[in-house]
Amino acid sequence: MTQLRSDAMKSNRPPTLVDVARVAGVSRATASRVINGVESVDEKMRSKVQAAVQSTGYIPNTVARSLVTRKAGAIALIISGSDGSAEQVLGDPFFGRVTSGVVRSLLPRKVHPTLVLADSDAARADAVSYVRQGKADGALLVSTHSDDTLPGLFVDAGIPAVLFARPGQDVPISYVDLAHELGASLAADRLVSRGCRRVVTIAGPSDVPAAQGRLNGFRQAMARHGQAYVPVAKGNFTRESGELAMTELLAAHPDLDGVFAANDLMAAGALQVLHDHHRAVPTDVAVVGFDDSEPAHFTRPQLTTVAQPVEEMAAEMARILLTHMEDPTLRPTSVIFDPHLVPRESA
Amino acid sequence: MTQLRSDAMKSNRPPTLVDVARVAGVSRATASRVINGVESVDEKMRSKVQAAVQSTGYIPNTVARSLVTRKAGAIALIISGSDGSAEQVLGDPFFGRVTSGVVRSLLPRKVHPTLVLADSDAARADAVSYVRQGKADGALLVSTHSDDTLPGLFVDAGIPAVLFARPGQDVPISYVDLAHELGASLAADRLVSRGCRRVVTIAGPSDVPAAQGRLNGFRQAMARHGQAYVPVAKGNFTRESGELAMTELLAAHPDLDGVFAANDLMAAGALQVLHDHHRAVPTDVAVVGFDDSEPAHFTRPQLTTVAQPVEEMAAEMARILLTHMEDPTLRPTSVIFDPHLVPRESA
DNA sequence: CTGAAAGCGCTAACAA
DNA sequence: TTGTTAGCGCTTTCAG
Repeated sequence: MTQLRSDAMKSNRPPTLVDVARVAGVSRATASRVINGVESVDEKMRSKVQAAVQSTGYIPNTVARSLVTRKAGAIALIISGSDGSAEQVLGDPFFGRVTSGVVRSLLPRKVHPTLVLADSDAARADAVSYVRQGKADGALLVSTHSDDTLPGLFVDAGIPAVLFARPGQDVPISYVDLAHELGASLAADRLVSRGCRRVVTIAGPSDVPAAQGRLNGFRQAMARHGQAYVPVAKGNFTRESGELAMTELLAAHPDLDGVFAANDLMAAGALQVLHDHHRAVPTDVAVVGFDDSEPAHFTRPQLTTVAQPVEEMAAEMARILLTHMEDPTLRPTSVIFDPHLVPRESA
Repeated sequence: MTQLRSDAMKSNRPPTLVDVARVAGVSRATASRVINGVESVDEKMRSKVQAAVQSTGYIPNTVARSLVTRKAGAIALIISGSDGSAEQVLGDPFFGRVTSGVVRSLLPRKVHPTLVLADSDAARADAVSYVRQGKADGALLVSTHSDDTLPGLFVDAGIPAVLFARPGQDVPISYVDLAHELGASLAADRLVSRGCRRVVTIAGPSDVPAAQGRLNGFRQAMARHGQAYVPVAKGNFTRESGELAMTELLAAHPDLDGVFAANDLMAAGALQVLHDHHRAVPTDVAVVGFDDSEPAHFTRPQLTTVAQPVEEMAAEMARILLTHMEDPTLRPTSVIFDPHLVPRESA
């Protein structure tokens, strides 16, 4: 290497703190203080340093900073799920909304989320070690299935983490979630107020807490309305499973006049089957979905559904993580959001 | 999985290379060599070090490593667009597919993309400085509008970057893209082979290169088929604009029998309007969309459309970036992918 | 093939 | 308030 003693032009290497200090005629420490906004610096030196920063085009090397502060100034956004499911999750607009909320909430702090997939045991181990390596100070966890081991791994490792949705297992960890029961009761109220008397429901997988909550909430609300028994068919949140479930329910209960599906995709499938069976929606049968996702806009008739404030939930999740990163002694918290009904055509 | 910490009484701090070296009875240098897979290490020392890594539970501190190697081992996935548009982009499943492809392609190398939004001038500056700080070795750029300044900024800064879609401005930068003209000609062929003789098209914004390509390609293909003139209405890729455009075209050309829309959303809008005007699809009017996005599945009739291999394109984009990061002297390359027709019901 | 030593760029005691 | 002095944990010449 050539010697870069002369400060006339050292264009090759990006300027470092020593360059700034030398140009400003102060010590590295003082330069550092100014750059980090430490109050107790003389105003004259401060402006000299700031000028030097300008003239040198100095950009702090966050890697070096991280090494000593032991803070990465970064967080991981982890998508967890069963083997190979991450692709599916990413393709779901729902995840995009989560990301959007997270990013928006992080923006003012200038921290950016790093996407880590954890849809296999190897990937899960990788995710944990990713954080352990010091590449992130905390983790945001979006997982699909309830027997996910990741929350436990993070708790054990003492890494700040917040979940989107209540953990399936009993783990002391912070999370945001939706009042699924309340959402389901909104759907029930709607159906009943339309005059539906023989209502059925298409539930999600019973190992998914959200699906559980929606089913329970719906049953309880219908019971309050006087319908003690609600026939259930189980789906797995796909459109096809919704079609299957609807077909089944129609066969067993030909006189049904209302359907609550635990998500929009299944509701869309139900709509299709009802159409094929020449049941007019909403006059013969009313249908309510859940999530207010894309498909809800594209069904005919358009789907009445229960919406969750995904972006706000995600933003809150990020906010919680930030506070827990600042003060790791904080106890786990949870914030539950209220859903609301989006009345469209199907009910 | 339950790995107890070794008896050696080092504090609660995670083990470092010196710990490994001490346990293995070698120097830090040798330990480092083994950990980094340097060949020229005696087999005996190698295994001693490996054993020490096991027993200490050592995890390399990538931050320290980065400081000396000057490589972050990370890349940024930058979403650029007009002010505030990033939210929209993230909500689009299309972006999820891009992410999915990127992540999948990066997985074997254990690098994870960091999401950076650049939907304002401030955010764009932030994005550049993010990379300059050394937090990422390169950037993947997904931008919506063609007059994006970000590609230029990266080129000027000498930062390896690859775009999804050809740059709107003339910038020497690598990119992946779709053969939009070819895709449009696929649509034209389909329409013509169905017997359509009076074909119209709903184009996208003329400042978007992809929209340009689709329009040009469609015109040329129709010309080859003998229809010299193709009436055009311009939309902005939204469903509403598709409805507007279709209404307009229907008024001006009541006898039209085929429509090519530059994306699915506009095609869905067109379908709606045709339905309202009691034109049967595909018997009276055939409709072809573009993108094979979610909505294409939910229209009735289901939309015949042109699909692009988004995940593969994204994966290739990541691959290109990786090679350019390894060898920064490489010239910009581009890879153009072929679309294919997805025949469904509407044409 | 191995080890000693010199930093990478920065912050944080501790003095002055 | 400022400067001096140590490192953070790791890689990498350079001798041996």
